[in-house]
Amino acid sequence: MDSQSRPAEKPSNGDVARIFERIADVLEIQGENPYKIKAYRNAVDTLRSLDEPVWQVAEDDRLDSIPGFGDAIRAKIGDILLTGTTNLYDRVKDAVPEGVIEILNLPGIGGKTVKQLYDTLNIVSIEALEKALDEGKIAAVKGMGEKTADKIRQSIERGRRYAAGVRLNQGVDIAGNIIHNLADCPHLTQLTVAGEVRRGCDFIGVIDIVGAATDFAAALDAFTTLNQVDKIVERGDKHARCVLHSGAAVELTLSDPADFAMLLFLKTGSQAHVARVTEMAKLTKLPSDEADIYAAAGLPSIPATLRENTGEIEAAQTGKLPPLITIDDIRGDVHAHTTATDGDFSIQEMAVAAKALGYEYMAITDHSHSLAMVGGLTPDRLRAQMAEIRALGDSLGIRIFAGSEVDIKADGSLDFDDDLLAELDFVIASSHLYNNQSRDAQTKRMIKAIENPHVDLIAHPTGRIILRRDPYAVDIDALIAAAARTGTALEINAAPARLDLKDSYARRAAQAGVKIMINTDAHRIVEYDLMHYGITTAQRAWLTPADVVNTLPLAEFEAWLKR
DNA sequence: GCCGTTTTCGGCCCGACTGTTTTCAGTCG
Repeated sequence: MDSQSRPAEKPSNGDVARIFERIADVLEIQGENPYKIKAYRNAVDTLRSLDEPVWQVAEDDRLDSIPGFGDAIRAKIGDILLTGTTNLYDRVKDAVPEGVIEILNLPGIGGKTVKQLYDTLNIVSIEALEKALDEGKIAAVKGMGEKTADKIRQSIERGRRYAAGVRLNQGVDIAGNIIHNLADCPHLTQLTVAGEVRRGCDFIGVIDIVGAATDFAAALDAFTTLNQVDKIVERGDKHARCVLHSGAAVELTLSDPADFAMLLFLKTGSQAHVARVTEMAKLTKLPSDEADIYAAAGLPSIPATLRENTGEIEAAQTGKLPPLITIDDIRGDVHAHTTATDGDFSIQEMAVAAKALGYEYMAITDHSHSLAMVGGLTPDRLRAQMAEIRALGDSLGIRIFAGSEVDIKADGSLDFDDDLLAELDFVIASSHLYNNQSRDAQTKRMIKAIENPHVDLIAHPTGRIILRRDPYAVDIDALIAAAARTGTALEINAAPARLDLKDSYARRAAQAGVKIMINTDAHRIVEYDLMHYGITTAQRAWLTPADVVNTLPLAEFEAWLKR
């Protein structure tokens, strides 16, 4: 954004967040006060999770009501809303080459390392870093060695693997944004999302959008000249693929209005699904919607989330498509945090918001004391919180379960003793620490937690953070077998960065008779809305309401807890 | 940079792990 000009439209929360993120990155490389950096990163998180436009908050003079926005950050937000930039950003944005920021964003490499590489070897890009690695220069830097060099090499490899895509929520947002920006294009009569985003994949390689157009060239021009487009990778008569400034790849494919249903079908399912259905379909006329195509193949319509050729065609042929779970089946979200640990809202606020969503019950499940960085609850603090929840009773019109997200210790024992666990209504066990054990050790450790009779649910069982961290080494089938044996539920964590269990694992778990819970792990009220990502993953896992414990009415859910 | 029943300065961000050290720095959750 040009620093001199007034922004044409109001900067979005994401625009403001990006500026603060860059400020934080540069300050980190410059070795600034870590608390200052943290303050900017906090502001980034706050902006991205705000459920209304920051310009609206500013216009209403309510910025000072947002925790973490002090004098300095409020003033900078004001500058950015007015001019599109702020002095500090202008000063720092060119202080460090772009490639250095890219290195900082590689998992496993922090500000200190980046600065040292920049200062001592003038490494300003990932390519330069790789060259220095190959020449043995990195291992020779003071304070580094062969193992550090290896770690950096792995980081680059992982970063490259992760760079080629976006998370589902990002795919949904980007597609929505592009469709919105092309809504006024007179050459397009229809426009909708297809491909991996429509199928609800956890990881999106290419964001596919399909359109019906009256003038292909003009419609593609409108697409390729959008503000967010960085470069055009490919352009044909009826399609164009672009890379956006954000790095995401987007492809727009067009057809005549009459062929749109076929295009949508072709661009939605996996290649194998589309190929098989196409071969089966005996079309005698142009399909007016996708149902016509499936009907011509002698099949009922197959939901987009199932179109992977993993048995859905056979199921459709034999009338055995599962009655997939929908968001309306969910009766409670039983994984939520409060200000007692790393959440942003009180017990009451979280409960009232859950009630407003129509839930019959919810659970407060703050972290346990081993997770020191978030101020995990000590036994005394947990008992105090439990008393607070019990005192609330049914006064808020929603059943609040007193729970805990207990950390699993290195040896598989839990962070609270059995007496305390027995006092709780609901116990989640999850692993945030000690995750780099061998596959065997990690599997044994997780199974030990599953076997604890107080544990109702294992949250985010593989620990992956999509595009950031691989799942830890664990024998998932052994965990599934243990959960089936003990009656312990496994979670589909709906946070789009997790979606853990992933679809294929959740499907195997359900087939083995394991009960699933779908939870948002909300740290803020707005995060309750992430439930639909968990539902999409559950659909991809072929789950029905009967597979998912938190579809049960309150009384039955309580009975399940006492199983 | 934020925050305040410790209120305009001085805490805040703790503990484990790793790799390079031989007493500690960097990174992460």
